[in-house]
Amino acid sequence: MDQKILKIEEAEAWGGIADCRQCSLRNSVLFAGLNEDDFTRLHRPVEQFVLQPGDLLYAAGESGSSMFTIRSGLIKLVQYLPDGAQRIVRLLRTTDVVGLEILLGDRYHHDAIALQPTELCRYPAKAVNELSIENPRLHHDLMARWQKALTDADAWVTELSTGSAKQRVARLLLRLVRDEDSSECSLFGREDMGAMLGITTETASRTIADFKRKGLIIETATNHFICDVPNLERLLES
Amino acid sequence: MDQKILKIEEAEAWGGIADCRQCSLRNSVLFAGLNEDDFTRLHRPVEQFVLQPGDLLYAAGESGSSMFTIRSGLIKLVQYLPDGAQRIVRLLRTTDVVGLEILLGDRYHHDAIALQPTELCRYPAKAVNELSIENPRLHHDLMARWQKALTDADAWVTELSTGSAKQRVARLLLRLVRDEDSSECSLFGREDMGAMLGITTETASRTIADFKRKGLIIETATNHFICDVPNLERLLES
DNA sequence: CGAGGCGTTGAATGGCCTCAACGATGGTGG
DNA sequence: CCACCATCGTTGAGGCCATTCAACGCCTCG
Repeated sequence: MDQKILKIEEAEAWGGIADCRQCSLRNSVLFAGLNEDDFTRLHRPVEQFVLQPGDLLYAAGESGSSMFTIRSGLIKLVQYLPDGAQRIVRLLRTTDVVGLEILLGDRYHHDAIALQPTELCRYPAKAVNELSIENPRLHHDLMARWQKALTDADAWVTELSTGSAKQRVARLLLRLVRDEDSSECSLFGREDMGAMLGITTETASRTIADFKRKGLIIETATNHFICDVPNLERLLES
Repeated sequence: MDQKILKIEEAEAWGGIADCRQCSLRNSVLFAGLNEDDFTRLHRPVEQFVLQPGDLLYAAGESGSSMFTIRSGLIKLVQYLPDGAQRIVRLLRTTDVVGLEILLGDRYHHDAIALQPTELCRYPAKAVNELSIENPRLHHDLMARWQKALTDADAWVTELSTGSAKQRVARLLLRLVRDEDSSECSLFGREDMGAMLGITTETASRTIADFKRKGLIIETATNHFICDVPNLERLLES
């Protein structure tokens, strides 16, 4: 229940200074709309580093000045209730921006924790703010990021917080294979699954075990599954 | 279960053309950052109108070019699952913007339905888009609106979709009185409550009835309650 | 007055949670 | 190298809580 989360040492995760102009993700990333001039105005360099599963990127309530873009991997955003209950409210993956709220001068709203080995770029929110005022493309892209986060959040409510445990697990699996666009997907620890779906770890475990027995999913490696998409969808019609 | 929702006739809801410069909400509204010049560039006039409870402002999937600001009242955003299940994902009230997604050229993402008599202003997204590029204040305000919606959506997951039915109802009540900042609040039909909390109408009804018997809430008029805030909060600690 | 919508309540079922035990796995230190 | 321990997934038993299906009273409205 209580996870030992270690705040990463900057030093050990350090991966160097990024050259955004050469970035392989250049076209899908927030900085897609920047030109040569703009980059020179990112006074502080963009840093690149790696998180291991379980590593904490930042904690809820922390003040900070950095935003992040995910190059690869997977990050969970966790929120806590006063009574200690926790809930995962979103998953972020390649090309997603982490920490948008910093743009508005807020503190971080969630715990951001890596679920897989994750490569990130860090850059100062202040620079994004300034650039966005003059660069219409960046301005537009920012709004699009926010809207995407909002759409994800809404889907989280309707798909992953509604219906029976079986349905929620099925929807989670279908969601994951859709992102991968193949019928394979990699899953999480059962505790994380529970925190995503609003069910207990035991129920998550039982449901997955049940799906395995029924052949709805086939485990090819630890927490790596092939999904029987049509039959999972059939589960949702009833 | 199936509600008969009538799309309002523009004509009967018509309330006139708004003069934003004279607006009593001027300082809290999206257009707070506009100046005289800007207003002249809102080529199409801002229209003002009223919805009655149950009226549909727009439907999910509709294409449109208008955004709305709520002058008074209450709007629910409803999303549907393929199997027909519905879930209310957000509530919008005074000064909130409805239909932000239109700014990005999307179709409307939800059904937007009035829960109370609601006064609205309608304006074209295109104009907002153009103005936001040149007006930094509007630019900033837009981001702030999106962030607020996102924060609300996250809270919806952690507060209203987590824990027992009793806890969810208690959190909903506390949320409502916080918005009113007095210990009074007005509630909704039991079916809407269920759709907000991911529980059945019967459970919603039973829980409210139970709270009434225990004196945690006192009904002053139909669906209007005074809440015993401290004891409701105590419910959440366990 | 009758019809329909809505809130309430009852009884029974079933699904999820709680508490508990056990096996498998992987890392650590003797 | 292996015994040991911690962590994680799984499974079982029992109980509670939410759902389901049903009935009934109240109210508004035609």
